[in-house]
Amino acid sequence: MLKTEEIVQIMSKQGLRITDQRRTLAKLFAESAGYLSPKDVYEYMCQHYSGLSFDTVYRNLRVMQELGALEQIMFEEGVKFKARCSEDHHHHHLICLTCEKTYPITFCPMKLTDVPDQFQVVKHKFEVFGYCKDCLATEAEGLSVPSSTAVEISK
Amino acid sequence: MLKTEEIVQIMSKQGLRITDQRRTLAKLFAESAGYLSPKDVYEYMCQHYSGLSFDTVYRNLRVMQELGALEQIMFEEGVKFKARCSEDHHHHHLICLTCEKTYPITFCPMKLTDVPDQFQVVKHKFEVFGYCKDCLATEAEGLSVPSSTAVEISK
DNA sequence: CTACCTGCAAACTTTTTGCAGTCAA
DNA sequence: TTGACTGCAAAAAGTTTGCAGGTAG
Repeated sequence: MLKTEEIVQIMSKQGLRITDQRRTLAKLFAESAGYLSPKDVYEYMCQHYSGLSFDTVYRNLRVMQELGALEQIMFEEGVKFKARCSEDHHHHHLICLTCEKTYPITFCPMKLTDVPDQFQVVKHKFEVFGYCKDCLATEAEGLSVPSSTAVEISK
Repeated sequence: MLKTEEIVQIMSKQGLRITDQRRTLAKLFAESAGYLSPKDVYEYMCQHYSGLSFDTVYRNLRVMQELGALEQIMFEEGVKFKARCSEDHHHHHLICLTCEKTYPITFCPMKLTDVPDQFQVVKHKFEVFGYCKDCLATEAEGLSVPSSTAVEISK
C-alpha cells in the first residue's frame, strides 16, 4: 500500500495543491488497512476539521481516484476507497469480510482460463472473501468488537 | 438462464401473487441476455403499463432477488439484475462490456489458489470482462448501434 | 497575485416508506 | 372476501454543482 508521502507526491506532481485536509486524507488512507466509504472518510475527517462539508470529501476522493492514488471498489453497500497497492506487478486480493483488510494473492487465474470462441478479454476480477486470522481470533475470544476499519491517526 | 415459467413458479411457490406486471417482469428477465438496471426495467415496463411507478419496480426487483429468481450485481454504474443462472453447478462468467451478455466459464480458480495462513474462505468472485464475438462483429461493420440489452417482448 | 480549494446551499439521482384504493386467489 | 399488490406522494440517502470567499504556491 502507498505511504502518506507517496500519496502526497502523486497529488503534488499532478499539480494539486497540498492542503492540510488533503495531507490528512493521504495519511488516513496510508494507515488504513481496509476499505473506507465516503461516510467513513467524512466522519473521520470531521474529528479534525469542524466545518467540514461532505461535498469536499467527495471532490477529493474523486480527484485522488482519478489521479490513481486511490482505488475505488463497489461493494453491496456502496462505493468504497483505499490507497492504491504499491506492488507494481499484477495481483489479486483476499478480502476480510469483517475488517475489510486485504491480502495479496500472487496467483492469477487468467492464464489458465479457457476463453471461448473469439471473446476479446479486456480485464478480469478475482476476489476471495472470508475472515482473516486476526478477526477469527477476535471472534474466538468472544469479543463483540470487530477490529474497526477506522484508524487512530495523530494529526 | 431461467425461463419465464420457472421464474413465475419460484414466485408462486413462495406465496407471491402473480400479477400481470410480475409475469411481464419474469418474461423480460427470461428473455434478456444481459444485465438490467432498475431504470432499464422501469423504462421497459412503462411501455406496457402507463401509470407505472418506480417504487413498484424496486419492490418487485427486491422481492424477486430475495426469492432467488434474480441475481443482483454491482457495476461501477450501479446495481443491475438478471435472471438467476439455471445451471446448478458452480461456474463463473465472461461478461461482454458492450451488450453485458454473459457466457459461462466452467473453470474455477479457487481450487488452485493458495490461501495464506488461516484465512477462512467464505466466497469468491471471478469475472472476466471483454467483448463478445457478436459485438466485435457489429463494431467491425462500422455500425454505431451496439446490440441493446433491452429486448422486444410480445405481451 | 492568481488559480485552485473549501464551505454553503441547493439541485439531482437513486431508493425507501406510509397510505388508501385495487385485485389475485 | 381478504390480504397482498399497486400508484401516489413524500421522505431519506447518496452524490453533484454553482458560487463567493479563502489560501497554497
